[in-house]
Amino acid sequence: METELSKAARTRQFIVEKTAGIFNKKGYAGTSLSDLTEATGLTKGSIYGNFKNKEEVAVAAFEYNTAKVRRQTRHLIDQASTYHDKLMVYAQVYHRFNAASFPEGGCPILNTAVDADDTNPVLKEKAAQVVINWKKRIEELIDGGITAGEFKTGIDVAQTALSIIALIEGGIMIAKVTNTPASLDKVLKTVDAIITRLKTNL
Amino acid sequence: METELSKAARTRQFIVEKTAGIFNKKGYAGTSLSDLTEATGLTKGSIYGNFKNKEEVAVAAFEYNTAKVRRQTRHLIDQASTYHDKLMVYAQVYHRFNAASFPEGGCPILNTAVDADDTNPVLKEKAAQVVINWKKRIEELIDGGITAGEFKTGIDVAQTALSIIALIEGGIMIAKVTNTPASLDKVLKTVDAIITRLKTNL
DNA sequence: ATATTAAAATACCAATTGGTACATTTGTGT
DNA sequence: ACACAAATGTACCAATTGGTATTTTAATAT
Repeated sequence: METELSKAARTRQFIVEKTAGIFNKKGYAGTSLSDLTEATGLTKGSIYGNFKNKEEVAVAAFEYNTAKVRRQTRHLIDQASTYHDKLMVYAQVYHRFNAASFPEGGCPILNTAVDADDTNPVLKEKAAQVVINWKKRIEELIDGGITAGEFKTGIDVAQTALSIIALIEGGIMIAKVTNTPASLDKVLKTVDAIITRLKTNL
Repeated sequence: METELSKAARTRQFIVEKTAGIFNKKGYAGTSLSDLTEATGLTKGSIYGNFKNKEEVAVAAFEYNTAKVRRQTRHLIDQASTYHDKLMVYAQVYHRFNAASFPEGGCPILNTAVDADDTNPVLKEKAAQVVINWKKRIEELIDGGITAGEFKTGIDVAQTALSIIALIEGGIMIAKVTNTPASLDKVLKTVDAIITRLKTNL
């Protein structure tokens, strides 16, 4: 029989929820199965009944973490009226990356990209896809702003999109490692300046 | 007797040279003692005769990796005549971060900061200090440019320094995870634009 | 050449790793 | 209430983990 969510699916969800923060903080190699059993109160048998192996849990955890950020972002972008404000949502979302709505351990894209790029092809590819999609969404917003007449023409759209992402991710890295949230604020002011400059001819 | 470099010091150096790339690629938790013995051809006994524990090797490896980048950077900055060119050295050094002169596994600051910030306070602090010093050096160059009349006044020096670092590190992350070196090139063009804009009043 | 010291290898340790076969419990449709 | 399937727990596995005490080897000063 098909209920709202099968027991198995609910346990899967439960495991992911409880361990997503651990993978995000400790990385793939740094997270052990005992971390997972400890966090969930379940046994290895139960976890391996719902997931093929540790990697599959890590992938699900990454998807859970990124979905969390994406959900908020999408909602705020829909609410914003100008393309300037829509683009600035990214700065705002990551600005409060210590909030409860943000994944424990910081930006999952940054963490997973750096953690996996030389060690785990599956996770690397997942992180790469999220970056590529993020870039695409920014480019669409810039193009939208150009079409709407809000932004000037002749913008290097790809360069702008990549630079916004780089500033946000680099800023998070700096702020976290030096324990200075203000550093991220300063970097996000540059994001604002870049977006604002899309309007003028300076 | 005191020779050029004691046997112990040479072995220490040898171990660090052979393992620096491994720590940079796999991270602290992901690098095992057998990785170290395999890479050096030495035994655990020998490694633990020269280092207190795994952490001490990792710290030495991080310092080795960052010194490598710092050496080149300093040299190129000394050669550059204008402050614009001096600042652009950072973009150039990290531009060719696939070169033999660059640490295996990418930027050690980014890797160690993200790897250690939730797991290893000693490595985290080391990475933080490198970021703080880097920021300081950029700020000094901007201040120098202002004093020399090359740059305008009224610049938010800290914001500019942090943004340059964030762009470079974020750009490296994007380029590596998506396998597109061109992405870093585009981001570095924004670094160039930021530095160039320090001169004009636009 | 020899005594002494420094360095490296050997052989071991308990604990933990990721993973699995199988038994047991829990949920569910009839 | 009962049968069946799904989910979870138990008990185990070989391999590896970081680390150390002790022996062996290599270097060095006299």
